[in-house]
Amino acid sequence: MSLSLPNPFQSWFEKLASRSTLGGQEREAILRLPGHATQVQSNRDIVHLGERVDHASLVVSGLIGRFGQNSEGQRQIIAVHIGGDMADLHSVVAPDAASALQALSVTTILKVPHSALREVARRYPAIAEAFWRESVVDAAVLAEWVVNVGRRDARTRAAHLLCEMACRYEATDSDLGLSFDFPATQVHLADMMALTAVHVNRTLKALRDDGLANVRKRTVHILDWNGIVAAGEFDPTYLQIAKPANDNGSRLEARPRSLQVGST
Amino acid sequence: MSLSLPNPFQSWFEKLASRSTLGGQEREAILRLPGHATQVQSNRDIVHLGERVDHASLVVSGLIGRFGQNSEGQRQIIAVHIGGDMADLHSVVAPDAASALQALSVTTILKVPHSALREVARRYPAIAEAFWRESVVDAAVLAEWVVNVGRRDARTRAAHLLCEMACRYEATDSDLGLSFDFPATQVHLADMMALTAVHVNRTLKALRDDGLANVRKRTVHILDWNGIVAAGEFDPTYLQIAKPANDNGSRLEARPRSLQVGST
DNA sequence: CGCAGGTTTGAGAGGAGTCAAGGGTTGTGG
DNA sequence: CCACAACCCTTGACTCCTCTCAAACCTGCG
Repeated sequence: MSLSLPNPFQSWFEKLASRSTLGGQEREAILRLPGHATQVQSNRDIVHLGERVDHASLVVSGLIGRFGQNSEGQRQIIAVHIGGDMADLHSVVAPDAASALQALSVTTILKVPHSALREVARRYPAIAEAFWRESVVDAAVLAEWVVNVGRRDARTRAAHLLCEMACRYEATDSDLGLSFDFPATQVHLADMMALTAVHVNRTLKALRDDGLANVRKRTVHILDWNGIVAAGEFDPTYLQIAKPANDNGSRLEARPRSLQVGST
Repeated sequence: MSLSLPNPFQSWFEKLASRSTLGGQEREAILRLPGHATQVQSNRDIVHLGERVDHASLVVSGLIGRFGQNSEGQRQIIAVHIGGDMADLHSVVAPDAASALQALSVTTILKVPHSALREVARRYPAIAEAFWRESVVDAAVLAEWVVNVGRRDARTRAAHLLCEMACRYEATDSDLGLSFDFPATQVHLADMMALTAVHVNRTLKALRDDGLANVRKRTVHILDWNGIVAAGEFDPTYLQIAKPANDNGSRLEARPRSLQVGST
């Protein structure tokens, strides 16, 4: 499993360590985890609905989505995962997949055996707690998605999603705050926002015409960070992204930070 | 903390043990947890938004909801918890409340110190894993709510919610499968389903007129279990409710069970 | 070159929201 | 024991946001 990319366990560890206190031993244990690299094509299942898995999937590059669906086959993306995310850490304690995991673009994942994850969790209680905490943060994101889908109109919903993704990409690389590759089609976006693809298209056009964000060719350019934060009623605290210690910010002033949305 | 009700830790333990393997020692540890009983009136916060808590809330009786909101103050109930649920076990690893917890009716809770929960989790790895698993099941319910709110129309949404609550109440008491006290107002239901109270009213009337369920005076009577399961596209597997060992069922044939919704 | 998948735009339909008013229930206090 | 108030439920009429259906138009690739 030699990869040209930096060790994906490294970026995963950094995310864990940003929320939990992990020492050198824990770090070594995470970095030495085994993993089997696999490439998956767009719209291919990584985990089928109902499948029992014995490994979790660490995203190396690309984008994957977790899908639920109603019985008419209408799909709903419940969560998305970008590079550095362990997409289904929860499968360690709930191996029967209640929803499908699918690549939204060509994606490279690292399959990490549950046995190895369970092993490090057992040996290092701090890791066990960190894993639990990651599941809790994932749940907080889910909760925000319930609000997003339930109580915001299409424009606000789209703006909120773009803000969330901007913050998440920036957390992995501070250059990516305002411009990032987000390889989801408008159909995928529709499934994330619980809209139709047609309406997604109109909504993105509106955001573009208003000079807030340009979403084209699977790349997102945030044009007006403060504007889109306001349009999306976005408050990033739920993401639990720690600010970097040296908060010199990214190159642009408009970098996502723990700004408080005017809670009028 | 002497209560006339059966030890609420007992029913919580049973829920934990139905999903995780816990032995006699773990059982004793859970049953001996400390707790401070409190009664809360309707529409009163149990945990305020942003508050840092040092205890989790075990519901003894009543109904509580977790609230998110958009910046216009429109509220969205993200999750509800009934007797026997630990409403915010996740706060043990994420003590800064990202959403408010509020009583939907007069409710009795038991405040359980994080320190005590952390203690038993540290001493008994099986309990630590069980706690993690509970958080994961809560997340699975959240995921289903995303689908419910995002991809189902009002009627289906209402039917699905009633099915979920029927299953959850029945899991605590097998008599409660088809008729249970659900002390939420139509405004609360609206906040759960991301509808307006007016539309909730019309939707419940439709379910009543169709002979599926009667929701009146904060009591739910399921009139046609198979019918409402179909109307709600309901598949209970996400709830991870284990079937009782002696599956003699409840008194009525229409008892909720792991029936598969016709997935046409 | 032609196809498949993705994006864009238009026109009409419909489900849920909004606004408004009235009726029912419960609890409290005179 | 009645009266009132607060809260909740119910219904109607109209509006509007999003969906549906449809048709082009890109664009990358075999």
